[in-house]
Amino acid sequence: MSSPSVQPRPAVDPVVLRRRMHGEDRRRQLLQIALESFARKGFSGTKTKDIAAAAGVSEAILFRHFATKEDLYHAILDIKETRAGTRQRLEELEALAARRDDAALFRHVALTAVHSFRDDPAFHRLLLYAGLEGHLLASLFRQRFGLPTGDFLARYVARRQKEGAFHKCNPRIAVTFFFGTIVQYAMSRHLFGIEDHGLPEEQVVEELVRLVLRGLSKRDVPANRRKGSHDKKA
Amino acid sequence: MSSPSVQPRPAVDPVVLRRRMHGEDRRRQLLQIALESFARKGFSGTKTKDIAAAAGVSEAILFRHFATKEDLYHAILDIKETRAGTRQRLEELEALAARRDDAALFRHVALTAVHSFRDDPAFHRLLLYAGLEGHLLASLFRQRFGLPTGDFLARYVARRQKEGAFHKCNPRIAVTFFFGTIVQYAMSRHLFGIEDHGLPEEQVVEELVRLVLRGLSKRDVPANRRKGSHDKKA
DNA sequence: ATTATCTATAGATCTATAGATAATGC
DNA sequence: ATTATCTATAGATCTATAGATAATGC
Repeated sequence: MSSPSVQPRPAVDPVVLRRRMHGEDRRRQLLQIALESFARKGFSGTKTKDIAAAAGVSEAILFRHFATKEDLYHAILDIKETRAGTRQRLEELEALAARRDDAALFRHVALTAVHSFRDDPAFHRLLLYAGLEGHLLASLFRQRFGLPTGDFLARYVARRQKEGAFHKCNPRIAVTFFFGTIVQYAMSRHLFGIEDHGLPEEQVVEELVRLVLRGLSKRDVPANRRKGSHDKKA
Repeated sequence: MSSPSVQPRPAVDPVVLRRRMHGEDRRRQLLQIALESFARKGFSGTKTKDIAAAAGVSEAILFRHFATKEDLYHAILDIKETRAGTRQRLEELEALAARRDDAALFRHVALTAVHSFRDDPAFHRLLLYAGLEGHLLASLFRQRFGLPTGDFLARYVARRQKEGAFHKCNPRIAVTFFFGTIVQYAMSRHLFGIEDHGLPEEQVVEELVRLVLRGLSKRDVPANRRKGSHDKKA
């Protein structure tokens, strides 16, 4: 009675009845939770206590897997860094480029970007925080993903200009023109939840791509070629 | 000797020789420093100690002016909130709209936005942090500044479509198309220091506006109307 | 036997306050 | 006389560690 520290079984939450996890599983879980928290509140807005609590373990466990809070962050970067399968993506683009299917090419790039935001908003929030906080993830991602795609598109635009299909203009600016509008739309919608149009995403992207191509192309872009199989001249 | 607290003059930094400030001045200074720090490191990344140190005063002074750290943030919002002189800006746009000078109108909006980022990057970083951290500043700014301009442009686009000058398309999407590319460019350049083009800002904006207008307009946009006096057919 | 886990706590840092002091304005 | 300022410190919170304990796999 007088010794409150002699409670041999400290009331292990009887409802959830937590089990031990294998080290690897726990590690993955902690990383996932940390990612979500960093994405929501930023690095310094996230407390190790919250991460541990969300995983249902003590902080000691967290620090057993990751010696410091910084390590958590780096581990997340490592995961995300290895993902971006750039090579394969560029090959798909090459195929569309070879056929000079401007609309399909730009639509493909645009949808890839927008879907990336839709499917993994946490990562893109993290990326934005990283950019603001000056962490390397941001520039790293840009180098691995943004630049290759940007370079590819700039070369394509230049080629189409030589072929007389596109108006003359700085190809780099053309890429900013295209990518800017797409990325900004994806950010507004998926990171900040802004719903200006009340239209399905694919439709907005389709329209944006059409507007972009009309800005770039010499000959007029068909007014409505949506939903491939329903082509008028099919 | 045995009483270490009897050091009557605690070595007041003899080089800088700080002076007392009037309450109002100190308050303004602290706000400015806090703004910059919040903009650089976010709210939770900023420590009251750093703010006080940057101002050259003790933390007690900081908390005398602002009871809590949150209060600092709110005070910043109050300042910035009252700034956006929307009404006057919209009247300038009305004038250009009345003359149906598409290029001048869009260029004006674009330059206003880009210059806002250029002249006050700290504020826009703060705004971005606010958006991520879910503070109200972000939605507030959008309501006060973004929405009115957006609505205005959407109405203008709709009008120009009726007049047969612009292609048919969802006017909201047209605004996203235009604003997206401009804002994204301004953000990359002024918040993240990305310099893709190596061109003067005004020139990039000019090109972007031309591309946007070619996307929207029915009749072809003049290839090069930069620097008015140097027109080819002049 | 191995190892995932806990409790307890150290030590640093952070926000905020109390009470004393000294510079300024009148 | 007023008030801007300081020192010192409380109390909370936060990162990280030490050492003990109990669940698992063999």
